[in-house]
Amino acid sequence: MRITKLFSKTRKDSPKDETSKNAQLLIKSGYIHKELAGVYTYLPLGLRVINKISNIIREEMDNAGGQEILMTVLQDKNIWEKSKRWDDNAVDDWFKTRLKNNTELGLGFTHEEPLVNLMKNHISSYKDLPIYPYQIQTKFRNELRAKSGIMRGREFLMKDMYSFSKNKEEHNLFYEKMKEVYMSIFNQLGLGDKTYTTISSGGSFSKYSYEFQTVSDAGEDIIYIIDQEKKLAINEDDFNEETLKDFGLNLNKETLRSEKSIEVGDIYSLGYRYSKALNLKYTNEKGLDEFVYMGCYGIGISRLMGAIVELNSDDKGLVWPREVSPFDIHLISLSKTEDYANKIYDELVKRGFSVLFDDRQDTTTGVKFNDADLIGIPKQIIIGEKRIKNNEVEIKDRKTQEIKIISVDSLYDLL
RNA sequence: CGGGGUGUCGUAUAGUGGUAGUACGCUUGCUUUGGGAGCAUGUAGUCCCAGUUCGAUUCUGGGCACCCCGACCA
Repeated sequence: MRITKLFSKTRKDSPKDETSKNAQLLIKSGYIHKELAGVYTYLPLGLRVINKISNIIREEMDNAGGQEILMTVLQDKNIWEKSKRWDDNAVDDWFKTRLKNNTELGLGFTHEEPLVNLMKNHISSYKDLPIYPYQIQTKFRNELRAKSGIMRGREFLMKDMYSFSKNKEEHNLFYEKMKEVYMSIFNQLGLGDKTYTTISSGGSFSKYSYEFQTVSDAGEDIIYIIDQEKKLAINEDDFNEETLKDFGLNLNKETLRSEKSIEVGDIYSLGYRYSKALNLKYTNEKGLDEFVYMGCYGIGISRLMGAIVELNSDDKGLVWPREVSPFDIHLISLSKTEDYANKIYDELVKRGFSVLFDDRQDTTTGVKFNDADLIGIPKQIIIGEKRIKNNEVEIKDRKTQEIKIISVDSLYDLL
């Protein structure tokens, strides 16, 4: 992608109506646009990051046996009435709308009920189980107050997987496996060191659930870190004698500490709550009907992007981990190097690298360097007049600002 | 949802009951080009509706939007 063709622009000033670091930096550098409070558009650079994160999650879900689907945003009131969740007293942050004929509809804030209803068409025998459908989709939640930039929006991108198992034992095996799958995802996203598997209440479904909490001052939750090695924590709300006893945990008062954190994912055992409400049954080996045992597994993709920004930036701008960077390389052509830079750009693209190419010839060096640091792609290749005459280029590491001078020939091998 | 605050070119801001200014951006031209370069040139704005007034961007009322604190956050 050539910067002269990229429609998004960087700014010198941060927007006055954002206080969160993630929104300030992402708007300043042209990754997102604020449409309304808590509602953001993803511009070309931002969408590339979203897609990188989505693909890492998608691969892990597929490896764990997931099958990707895409459900509807518009939802049928009748299905939700069966589980008693349509009532505003049950769910108060739901956007609802109407058909022309006045029929009420919901805008998807989660998808247990419609999916269970759908699965009645596909689950009838024990041979059909277990199954793990998931989707990556925009969710809508009518938050009373949007805040924290893209980390708490009224409209956000989420991966939600649902497990359908024959019984609790089969469910538990998968549930335990998902804890590891989730940590693997956060490791790949560069958040592994700061992310804790966190014991939390299970809502109305089970006594406990697990959240995945990434330590950051930008977070809205507080966790107590129980075991640094095992990356285990307990949510402040559930930090008590009973929880410790239930999990057989002994407190080490010397290492115990509390931290602010961002909830980047959660997994719940739903049990029979929805299969009973909507009558989702299968026939077992003995020919008898049984209810399906369920779980659900969420990750906020847009929130993850915000969390990654909160943890990876400096006074010059964004510093993307390689795995989620919108491009592999930021190629900068300084003055009078257009021909050389064009050749190198073509060669890099031919070799399969994704490259953001600053091909502006009417822009001063300082602007290009500052924009590159602001945009935050991990590797910068700088083509300068003096160096290129010696057949050399510079490779700069965005994070360390360290510059290496190498020959053009060795460039492709080094990368 | 309770409390507080703010709305001025694309962005960040100043100011005023009587011609709305600055910086950045953008246009055009020239000079520049290794850390947001210089000179010149042009461009563009008072959130919406109503009221008071000879005259409202300014005052009053209503609306809408945005921000902050709290509550809420299957």
